[in-house]
Amino acid sequence: MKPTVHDIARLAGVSLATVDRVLNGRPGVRGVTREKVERAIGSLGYVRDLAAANLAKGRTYRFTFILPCNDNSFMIGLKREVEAAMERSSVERTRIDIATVPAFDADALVRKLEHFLIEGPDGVAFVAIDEPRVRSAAERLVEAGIAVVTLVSDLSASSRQHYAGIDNIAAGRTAANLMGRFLSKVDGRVGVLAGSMMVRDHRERLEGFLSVLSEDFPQVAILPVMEARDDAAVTEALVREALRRHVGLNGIYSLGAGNRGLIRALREVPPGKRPVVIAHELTASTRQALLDGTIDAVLNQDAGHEVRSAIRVLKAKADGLPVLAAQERIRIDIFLKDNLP
Amino acid sequence: MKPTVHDIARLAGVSLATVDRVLNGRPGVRGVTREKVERAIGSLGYVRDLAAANLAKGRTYRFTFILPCNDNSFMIGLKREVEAAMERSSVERTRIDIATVPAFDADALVRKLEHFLIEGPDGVAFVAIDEPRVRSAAERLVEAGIAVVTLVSDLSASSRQHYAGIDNIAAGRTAANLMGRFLSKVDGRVGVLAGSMMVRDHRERLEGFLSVLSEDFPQVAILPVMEARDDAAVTEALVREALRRHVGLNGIYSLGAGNRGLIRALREVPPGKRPVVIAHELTASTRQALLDGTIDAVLNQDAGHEVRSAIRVLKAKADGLPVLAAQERIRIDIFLKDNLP
DNA sequence: CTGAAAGCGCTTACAG
DNA sequence: CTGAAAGCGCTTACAG
Repeated sequence: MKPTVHDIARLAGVSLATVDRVLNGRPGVRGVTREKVERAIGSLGYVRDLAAANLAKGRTYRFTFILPCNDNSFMIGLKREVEAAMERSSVERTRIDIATVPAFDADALVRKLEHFLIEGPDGVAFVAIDEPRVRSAAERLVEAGIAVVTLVSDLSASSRQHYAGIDNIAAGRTAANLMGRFLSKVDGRVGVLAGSMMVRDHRERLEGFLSVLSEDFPQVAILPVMEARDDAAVTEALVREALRRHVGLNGIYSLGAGNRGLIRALREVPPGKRPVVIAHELTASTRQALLDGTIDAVLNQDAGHEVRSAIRVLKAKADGLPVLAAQERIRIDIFLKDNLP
Repeated sequence: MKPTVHDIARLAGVSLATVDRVLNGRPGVRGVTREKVERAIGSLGYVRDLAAANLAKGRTYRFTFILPCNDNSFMIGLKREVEAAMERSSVERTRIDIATVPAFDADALVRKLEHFLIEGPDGVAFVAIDEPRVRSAAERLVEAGIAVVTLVSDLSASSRQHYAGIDNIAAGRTAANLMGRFLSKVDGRVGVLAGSMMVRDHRERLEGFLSVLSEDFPQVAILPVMEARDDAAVTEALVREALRRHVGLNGIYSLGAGNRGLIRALREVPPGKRPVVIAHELTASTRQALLDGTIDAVLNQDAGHEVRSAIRVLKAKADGLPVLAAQERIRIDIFLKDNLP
């Protein structure tokens, strides 16, 4: 039988209340008493039953997700996953709230973070904007004992406790590897389509992509990056223009959102003449484009996994428990038309 | 406040014991009484607190993993993941045991399954051999109220409750897609290396591989399948022989284990002349081969995910709870040298 | 600084 | 067929 608080109390010759004080590091216990109890705990190999403790405390975990009110499919899907988690949460003594902020607005994000510093949930997960004042707001939350997890886009490591998202440099490198190999003409020209170089995930994907292309496929020429602000109409115009001007455009890497515009522009090109296309995020439109051959490969991050992982990590942090790194690593999915889920 | 058994008892005008009987479908309650209680449960929107119930029952879940005593890296890794889960399990009111059986031995597997039919754990996870007597043994376990999950290699759907493993047909299709695209010579010749056509996962990978190659890359010739029984020495000999005889061998798909032998044979070929190689399972040796360019892509199933998923599903089944399909889907990882974890 | 008692939400003998 | 009481492992006022 696993030892319980009763066993500790008996062995140490104290009451349950005192055992509890020591176990939870609460004040008001003499040094000698504390030591007696700690010795008993050690010799019994006691591990506390968290479920019983939470039952007694009537504890419910409160976590908040701060999401940008962006209308692209990925962010919509992310929000839906958080909502699905909210529905399941009541069963698990967890309460999840969603707060939204304008996209790409660091000030608004900082204000929200400061708001939750006051409100004091057990943990906060948010899509980061990697700026100093955001970092410092995150640090203040951590100092206040609130668990902080970045979601999808990271802050520099020091200022949060965990990042639930993919390694975007590796994603860009992977895209380059596939692009280099898929290009039948070894001396191809490749265009890169980005949302904004202001966001860290886009910057990192570009960085990874460029470094592998130049290392392993030096014969491939890279055109100037097109910044389309994740907007479908802008994307469409840019791609159409690029296809027109660069007759030998053999490849396109779309590292941001706004793929609907990309796909529309590509559909105007005769099938035999289409470039190799690698894009990010599996959505209804990229899935369809994979199936009909408009897009060759899609790199994806699973929003559901990211959300569930963020919650598991927030809970572990709230309990002071270690996280299982291998379980919480968010993987880069590579989808071809043959392994679609 | 969430309603509790006390609320039900008060509203229905009965005792806690009676509420409990109804809640757990135990006999010995008059129809009228039962209905009163059920009406109260419904109108209150009661959902039971599983943690509290398990605490009161002193319940601990008992799950058994039946693993083949195979010495390939993948199976060794799988076992290690189960052992890691065993160590964590005491905290979670779960007890996990490992039983081993000789590899590829259906009789031994059936005997083990029958053994656990008697012993009666809450759930059993096992690496299946897809034969009728195995299926019927699995069915008897399910009928006895024991949760049954297949791991890594499946049984036909009817006879188990869940499969924790990848879609092997999709894996083979994905390998073919990559192979077809990576082959620079469109009229290449491709060799296939399998463990044994007796196991379902190998058969399915081959099936998927062949169908995509013939659909999408009809110009690629496929040599007769080499069965190497997942043995490194046999594999090495077969590959060396194939490379010697088929001077124009441009690609190899290794769909089983025994990749160490494959890699040894490949290393004898001058780098510029090596075929495109796609293999399964990320191990120390395939990882190294990816990095030095001996292997071009590795399809992988994450043994840790499979084990954790199997446990979550066994627990859900034991509690009569639904499983989150999206969470439990085991994905096919595609590793290139640029996205290694 | 320390302890006795009640309680979290559920289940389980036991008595009737 | 039904209920009162004790208990699972822990925590929390409250009293001293």
